[in-house]
Amino acid sequence: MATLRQLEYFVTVVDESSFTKAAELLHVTQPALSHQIRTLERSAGGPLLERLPRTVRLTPTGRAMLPHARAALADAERARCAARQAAGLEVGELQIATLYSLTLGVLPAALRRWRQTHPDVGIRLFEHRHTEELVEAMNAGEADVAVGAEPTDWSGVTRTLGTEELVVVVASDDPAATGDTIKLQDLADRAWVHYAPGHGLADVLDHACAQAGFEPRIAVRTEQTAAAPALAAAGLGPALVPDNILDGNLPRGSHVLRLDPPVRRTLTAYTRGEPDPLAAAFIDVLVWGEHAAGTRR
Amino acid sequence: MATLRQLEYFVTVVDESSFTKAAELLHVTQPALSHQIRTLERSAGGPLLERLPRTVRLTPTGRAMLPHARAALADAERARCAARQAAGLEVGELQIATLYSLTLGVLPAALRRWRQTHPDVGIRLFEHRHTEELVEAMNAGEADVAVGAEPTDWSGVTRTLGTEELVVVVASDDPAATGDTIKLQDLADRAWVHYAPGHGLADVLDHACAQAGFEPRIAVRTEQTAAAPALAAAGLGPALVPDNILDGNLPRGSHVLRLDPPVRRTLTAYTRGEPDPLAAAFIDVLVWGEHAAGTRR
DNA sequence: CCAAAGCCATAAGCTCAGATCATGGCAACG
DNA sequence: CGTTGCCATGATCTGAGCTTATGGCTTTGG
Repeated sequence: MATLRQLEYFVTVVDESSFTKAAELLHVTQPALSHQIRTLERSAGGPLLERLPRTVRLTPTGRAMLPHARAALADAERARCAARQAAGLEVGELQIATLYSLTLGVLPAALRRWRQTHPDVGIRLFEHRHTEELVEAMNAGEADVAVGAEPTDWSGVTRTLGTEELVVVVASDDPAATGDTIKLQDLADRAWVHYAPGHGLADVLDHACAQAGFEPRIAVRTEQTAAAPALAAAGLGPALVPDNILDGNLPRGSHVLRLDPPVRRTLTAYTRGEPDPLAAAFIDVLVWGEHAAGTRR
Repeated sequence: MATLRQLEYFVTVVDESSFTKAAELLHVTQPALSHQIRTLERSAGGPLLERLPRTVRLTPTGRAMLPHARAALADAERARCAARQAAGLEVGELQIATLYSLTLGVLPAALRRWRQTHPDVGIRLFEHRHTEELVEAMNAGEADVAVGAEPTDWSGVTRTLGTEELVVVVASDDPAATGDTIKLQDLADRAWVHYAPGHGLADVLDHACAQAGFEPRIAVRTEQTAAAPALAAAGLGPALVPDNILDGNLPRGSHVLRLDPPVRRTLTAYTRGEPDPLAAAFIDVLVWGEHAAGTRR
């Protein structure tokens, strides 16, 4: 009999079209994954996947198996959720406190994944402009778990999720819109699309420019993270934004430049005490999501 | 994540209302089963089963989980079958050659189980009166697998399934219908419900009586195995029948006596060459069924 | 054309999950 | 009250599933 683990491995390889990527997502090494798929193939009576250079594709045998494999995984998860709900362990809502920019950045992907595994758990989002505000709210008992930049002097439990990278968006016809990378000091005399005082990314931009030896002149300030790339595309000046809020949705008429050296922000999930089961599960999803995001760059 | 094994264990305990019986069916020891159910319960967040003296019952948590557990198991099996069919390994029909008495005895249970795991595989039965005939038919290429008494000088592959025990059926008002066991020689002067010459069980009865030191007088001969218990119940005399053809369906007005010492017939599955995957799978089911039948005595 | 990178498979070794055997505790039964 | 039935727990063993190391093949880029 196939194991759920094997079925999960198979489905993930199919979804990623790659053993290596699936192994990373699943937090096992590629040989372990390879071995399990092989075992599954022996049980199935033939190859499920055709190994091509740089990708894999489903065989007819694999195609026949895939929907049932997905169904088995879903039913097993439903079995667990149904039992836990009956046991009173599934609460109706997970409360998350976070920064505005993360609502646009890392959270959507994580929440998408969360919904797949916990379809019956509601989400309540508390959004804050910057880290101090977020920390205050958490200390005041606002949410189950916070997601943001690493707080200083946090007395509770923290878990590092990874880093997000900041990139520069400029208009397509901007003189700087050549090549893929740029040095921040090359934009020292530019007027920037900046963020409103107190906005979390304002500090990040100011700090990065200070490190590069200049103070940014201000073309415009916005309170909305999502507005920054659009304003940059409109030609008001360069904007520094987390690359994960772009995620393929580049404003028309804009150009993205990576910074050399890179500017990064470390992301952390933190709770006041030991996270309850739901919060812990969500943190795991966040860790997974961050890892997956990393492999796509 | 729960494993399919745990889900299977859980479902089987529910179906049998007993850890001990489920463990026997699943060919594991009771402590192993107990441990797996415990692990599943921890994942589910609470007890799935209420352990009562002499039985178990579902908790609300267990009741919530059960249908999804069944679904997951079914999906996993469908995944496997779909793949094997796509791989050309699922043929439309399994051909089984056997003895008449086994069609009434061990085969129904085995076929019931087979249908659960291979719902799409047809069964074709070839029934024979005794072993020589069965062997000839198999040598002539009749079926994929034969089930019967151990053949002599079989050049192919054999697999011992276990033994079936022969019991004596008498009428309720028969003088011998006292107690649960009897010695065969205590029935030496009785006229027996015998089987037609050439019937497989005729040899078994003759041989057993010869071992006990007498030749059975004949009250009546029947060509139908299933008729023997009924004739015995009618008072024509004792009949020697495999206990598994009774299987709880005792003819009205009859009494069953176990023999001391027991008379048994060894059952074997055999194929001409290495069994193909379907035949091998069926043999596994037979092995499983024999074990389960043994525990019900 | 060659070196490097990407990607999967295989082998050896390690660890822990899942099994067995032994035993104990509790309830029911005769 | 002793026996039987039944599940839980503990100690021990084994094999499944993992990691690390390595190899083979293809593709890519200089």
